[in-house]
Amino acid sequence: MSVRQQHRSDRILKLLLQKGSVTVEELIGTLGASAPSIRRDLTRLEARGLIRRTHGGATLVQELLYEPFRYDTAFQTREHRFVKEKRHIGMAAAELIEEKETIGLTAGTTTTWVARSLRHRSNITIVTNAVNIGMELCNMPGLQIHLTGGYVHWPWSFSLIGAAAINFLGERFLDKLFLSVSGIDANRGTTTNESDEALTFRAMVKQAKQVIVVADSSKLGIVTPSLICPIENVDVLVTDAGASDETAALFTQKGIRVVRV
Amino acid sequence: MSVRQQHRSDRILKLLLQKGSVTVEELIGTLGASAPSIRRDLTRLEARGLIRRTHGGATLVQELLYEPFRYDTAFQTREHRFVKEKRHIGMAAAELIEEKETIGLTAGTTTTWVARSLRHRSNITIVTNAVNIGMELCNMPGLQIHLTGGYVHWPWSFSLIGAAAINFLGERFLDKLFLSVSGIDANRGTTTNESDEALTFRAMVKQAKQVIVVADSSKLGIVTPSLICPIENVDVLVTDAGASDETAALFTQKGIRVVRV
DNA sequence: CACGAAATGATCGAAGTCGCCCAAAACGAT
DNA sequence: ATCGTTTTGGGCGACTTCGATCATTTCGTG
Repeated sequence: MSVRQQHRSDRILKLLLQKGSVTVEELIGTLGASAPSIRRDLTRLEARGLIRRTHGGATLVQELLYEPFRYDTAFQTREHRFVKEKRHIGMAAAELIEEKETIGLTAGTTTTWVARSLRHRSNITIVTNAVNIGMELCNMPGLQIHLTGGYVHWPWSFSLIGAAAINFLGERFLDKLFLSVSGIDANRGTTTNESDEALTFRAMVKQAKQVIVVADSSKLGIVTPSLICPIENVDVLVTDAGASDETAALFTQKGIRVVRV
Repeated sequence: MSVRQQHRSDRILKLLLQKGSVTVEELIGTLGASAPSIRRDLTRLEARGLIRRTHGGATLVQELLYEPFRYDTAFQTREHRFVKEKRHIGMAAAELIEEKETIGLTAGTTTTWVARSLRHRSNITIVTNAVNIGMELCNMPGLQIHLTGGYVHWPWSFSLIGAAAINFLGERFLDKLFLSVSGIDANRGTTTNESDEALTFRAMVKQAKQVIVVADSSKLGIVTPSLICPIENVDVLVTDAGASDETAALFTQKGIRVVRV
């Protein structure tokens, strides 16, 4: 009868985001639903990993407090494959970063995990061409976020590319660049699928003192259409334990420090 | 029944933007179509990512995700009181836009609603310095999204500002600019709170053939610290019905077309 | 340690909603 | 005007949601 057909679960989440914790009674009063219904919602939300239940109520999962928003639900999430690996890679990569550094993050799912691992850090300047990374980090007090500008490369990613992005990068220098790739091959170098994106990434490579490729093991030995940079430009490769010793050796022989997590 | 050839889906979207959420029954009554047809439209719209279905109705795609984080209570209640107005203003403003135009959107809550009213449009180029707008629109197939670049102005907005933003705008021309302000006064012009943001906004104003200020009625007659542009630069003011005739007249006398919704 | 109050989870019936099938209507093109 | 395609609407079966009840568990208290 009421206009409030907005998913009750969403309203619960919203209240939770505001208050931090709620009681079932509170929810019954606020949402005008019966106790069993509320409990059902709570159960579902807990199953989705968004809240933690308590006796008589629920609290927000700590992690969610820091996450500006989760677009996995709103926007269609692209790949659930290798999430665990990407997260580990992101954490390991983030540990390479020190205070007062200026680091670059290209657009990409793995670099997004690097970004997430930086939320609690401080005194770090971040330059990125990824809209989503800018969005996720822009409320973090210890970080200075710079976006490159450019146009959004639909529909593949949140990548800002084009002349404007490259212009921007011309006046900006990076201590470390974290590079997301579609493929990295010991002979052919790093590659992506789209040539304009490759150009933008290449511009970031040019400005960086150190280039760190973050790529799950499925990307190793892969070559895709557009060259980002030759293998000689790469200093470090962070990948997951799925990479075999032989594969790793191929890169080590080229003078690349390989980190497997 | 429906003599109007405006596609039903568009009318549904319009209703949704007006009310925030609708029920199937409501739509049946308003549009004079049968339940199955409505459901079909709803399904299609959801597939396009424009709405979210609920049992018995539909809601806008959730803005819930990053709004609630500004839980400064004073700020939030203030924002919430004008949400409906902002939605209406956003819709009215979006109707001023035609195909093939290049439009600018400054960062701001009201311009964010303009952006949301554009999600289903096509052949429109959008230039914005708002990270959240870029994020919300970057998956929409009919829109070309350009971000200005710059650094994020923490913590109050998603505004990209600074020299890079201004540089970017120097080579970019806009048919129409939608300007979000903290205050607009018939004598003092348009103002915001932060001087660097004002500079960036001013750069957008300079590049625009037509400047359209979107501001709920609480902003009228308000002057805040930093000047964006003098009142002579403003061509249209879109505001809500809360603006009195006398207030509106002040702006009309300056040659501004005032739209009240 | 035990008791009582409260919360929880499970089940069930009722009400409403959804999706699908198919027939009818509208539209466009030849 | 006729055909084929697309859109529409009614009906039916299946499903989801919701609220009430009841047995069980949990927590606070004496």
